[in-house]
Amino acid sequence: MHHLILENIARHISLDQEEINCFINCLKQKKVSKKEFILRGEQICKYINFVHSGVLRAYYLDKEGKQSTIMFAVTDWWITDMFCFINNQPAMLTIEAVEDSIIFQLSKDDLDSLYIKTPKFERFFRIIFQNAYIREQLRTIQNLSLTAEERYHIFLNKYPQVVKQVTQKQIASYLGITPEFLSTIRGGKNRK
Amino acid sequence: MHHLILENIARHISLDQEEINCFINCLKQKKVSKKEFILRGEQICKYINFVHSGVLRAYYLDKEGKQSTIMFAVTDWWITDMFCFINNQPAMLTIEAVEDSIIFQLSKDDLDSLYIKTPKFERFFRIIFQNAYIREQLRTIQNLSLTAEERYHIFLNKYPQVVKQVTQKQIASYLGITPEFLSTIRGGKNRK
DNA sequence: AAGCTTTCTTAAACTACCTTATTTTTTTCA
DNA sequence: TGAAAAAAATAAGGTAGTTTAAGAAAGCTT
Repeated sequence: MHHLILENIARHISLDQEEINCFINCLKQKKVSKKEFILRGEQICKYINFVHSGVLRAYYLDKEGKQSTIMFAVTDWWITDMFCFINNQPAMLTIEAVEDSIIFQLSKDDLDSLYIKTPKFERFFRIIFQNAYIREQLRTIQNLSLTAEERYHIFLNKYPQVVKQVTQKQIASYLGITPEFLSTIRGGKNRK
Repeated sequence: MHHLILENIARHISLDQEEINCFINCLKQKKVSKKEFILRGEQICKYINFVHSGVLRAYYLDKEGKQSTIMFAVTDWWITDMFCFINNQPAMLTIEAVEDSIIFQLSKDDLDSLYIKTPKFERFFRIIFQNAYIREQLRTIQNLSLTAEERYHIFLNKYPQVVKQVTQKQIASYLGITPEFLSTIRGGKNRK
């Protein structure tokens, strides 16, 4: 059951059996049904979540009710409201299952102990954050310099499996455009 | 001379004297004049840079010659083309001094050795990347959900010292709008 | 201080993208 | 399976932000 998350970790650091056991003891497995929330409203964000199967989506909800999708997380991804997780603050983001999913949750307290007891996890999350930062920075470049249509095609190429699992409305909110406009972008091109 | 960078590091980890010496030996001090480039074109990005004094700016330059400013770095900030630094690839970003500046450069090789010799640096950069990721993600939310005018005012509040040191054109390219439109935003409001 | 270059301002015409509304298609779940 | 709900398509009219252009102001260089 833990093979996916252990492989994910083994991609960057090597743990011995005791470290593996200690790590696994920190994990809470959770089943989430489609449309169920694992974080919402002003809740404190207690966990960082690894997606074992399914798809989750994190989005910001503004006062007018408009959603801006921050990220989709499919199998093998980590997802949380990072700011609120790190600072133990009420969440800014909502995290919702797009499909029935199985996740492993790691609490802030357990992660802090892990950093002390097994400093290799500092390295692991250093690499995870480094990659997350690079991805997010690339997204900023694209948001600043490309049109919606260009961003859409990049999204299609970069996350082909996500495209199959989420609605057009959700993709639009990731691209920062309305579903109507995404529809015209798509309609204009490859009609089948 | 190294007090600023050492304080920057001491904010997250404690080093003993030997570790400090070892770290300082890795640093290359460099003076950069206004408008001088520390990274451009297809150059390999060899260094991560700490700004001791002055201001640097990193931007993406597209085929049409349009600049998109990724970040400004003032005193006490770290700046590099992270993707290319990590992967030893030709740079996507240009980094230019906005004012005469003094920086400390740490090479990829030295950083990799530091991670091994003094694993506390894994923790240090884990925290640096974590914060960078959170900042960049917040910027994405704002790019997706706010108007240019709202983003401009947030920028003013968040980086008041940067505002004084860079041109309006550079701020516009950070916000993802034209200098002309920034001018009308500013003109509309607080005329003095 | 003069001249050159770059930045800033203003304004009019233009475009990418939004809003609102209606219809069609797909999904949900009793 | 069939009714209700949600998502997608289409279209008309509107707005935030762009483009182009030209003049005014500020920053560099000699």
